[in-house]
Amino acid sequence: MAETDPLRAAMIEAAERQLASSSDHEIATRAVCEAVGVSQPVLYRLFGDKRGLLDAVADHGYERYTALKAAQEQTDDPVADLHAGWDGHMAFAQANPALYQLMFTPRPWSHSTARDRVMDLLVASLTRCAAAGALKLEPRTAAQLILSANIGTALDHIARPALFEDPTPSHRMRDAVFSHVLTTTAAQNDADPLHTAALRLHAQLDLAGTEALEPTETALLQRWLERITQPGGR
Amino acid sequence: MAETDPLRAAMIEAAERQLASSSDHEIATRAVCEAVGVSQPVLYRLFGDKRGLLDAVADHGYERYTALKAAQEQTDDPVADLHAGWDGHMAFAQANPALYQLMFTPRPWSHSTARDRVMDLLVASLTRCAAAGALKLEPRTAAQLILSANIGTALDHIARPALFEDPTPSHRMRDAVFSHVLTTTAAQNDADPLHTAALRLHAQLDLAGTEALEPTETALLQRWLERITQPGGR
DNA sequence: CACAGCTTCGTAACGTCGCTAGCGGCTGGC
DNA sequence: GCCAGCCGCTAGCGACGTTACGAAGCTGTG
Repeated sequence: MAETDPLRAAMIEAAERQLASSSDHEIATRAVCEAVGVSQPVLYRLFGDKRGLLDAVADHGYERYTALKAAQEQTDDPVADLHAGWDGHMAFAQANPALYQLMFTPRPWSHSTARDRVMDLLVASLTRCAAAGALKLEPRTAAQLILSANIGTALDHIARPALFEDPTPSHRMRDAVFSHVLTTTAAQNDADPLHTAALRLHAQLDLAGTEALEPTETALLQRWLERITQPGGR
Repeated sequence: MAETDPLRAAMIEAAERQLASSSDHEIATRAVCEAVGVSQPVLYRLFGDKRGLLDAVADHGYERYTALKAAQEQTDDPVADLHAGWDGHMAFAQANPALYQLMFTPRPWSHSTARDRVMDLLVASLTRCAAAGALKLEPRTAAQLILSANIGTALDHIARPALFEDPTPSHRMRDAVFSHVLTTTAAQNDADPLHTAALRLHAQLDLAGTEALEPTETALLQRWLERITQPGGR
């Protein structure tokens, strides 16, 4: 599934460049083909459609996204990593506004998986927090919350780029969502110890697994733990 | 400024209909003109541009937005009104997804004021909360926070409409942001009484004004109050 | 009534866009 | 050497946004 078609990669990069330097956040298939020195039918042979090209550009944007994040993350403090992740997300939006909108703004009939993969990244980061006992919600629901808030503020900042100069509004939103998702590190007001213990065990199993149980047993155990952590929902 | 050009209104409504029933969230100037029985140059004489037409559609969407909100808001409990406002915003996004994206998604070179006007509506609603002493932040910064979060979750829900069926994630985000913006109604942990008092007075002056001071004096007082409520932010 | 000036609309066209049918050349196996 | 299959190009189609230009209607003055 990891095709390394140099022509395909060249077209994606050309499309990305033209997208970044276009005033209306649009690209022309003709211009992309001219940039790499081929003609239009090859584009439709490779991507099938203009939407296919845009989807490929969005998916390629995920690589750029992970590259920006790999440069900073994964310390021994998962909560600090989470904070850095929020700021990195905002920095990515500031650096590539057009690509960001392509990745995170809803497009009809889009088959891009960029957003889902970013979501998975966030879930992994949150699972580490849960393993440290710092998460109040399940990683997936927490990730949904954080990602929506992050995208909302990033789009607002893209619409008015002056906002990027002052990190205060972004950090305010970050603190608002995080304080609703994370356990207050200072005062450990553990209202429901069973709940938090189940979350913690679930995350530990996700991360490391166990050899003490059969895989099917582990799967069943995870489902039981989810049932313990779920009742708050609805 | 309130021109009532019936032709202009008809074209806006036709464009809105075609936008709502188009699979790719796009409209064609030719189709809009045919729908109202005129030819294309009239469109360019009335709106100057396709973007001008889209801006007009977005601004008209604000009317529809206020119409939906006027049906519920303005009780004697401003905090309850705020909660209803969030849910109404989500309902509007669910009812008109394409129009919603046109209004709230950043478009280059857009002169639409829809988002700003919605922001003003929210500021007004928040000022009422501040007058009741229920707000921890200044109305404008709180509105920025709430609106960004609201738009972020709404866009997420538009991308995956199944989310609309369960209000839990929306309410979770709502509670997260509101609890960071509103004073906890039950336990009035007033950490900075001066701060809250200044906010309260500022809001009261915004709402009712005063005849005890000259307008210039009132303006200066408001700026002093803002300086009192500001120091927390950078 | 007549006529000039202005507004207002339609006709027709231009350039560009996304997309595709059909043909020519290259490569690899026999 | 020859044939099959892949690959890219040429040329073109229909639709799009946009505009130059001429016809038609209204207004106000003589």
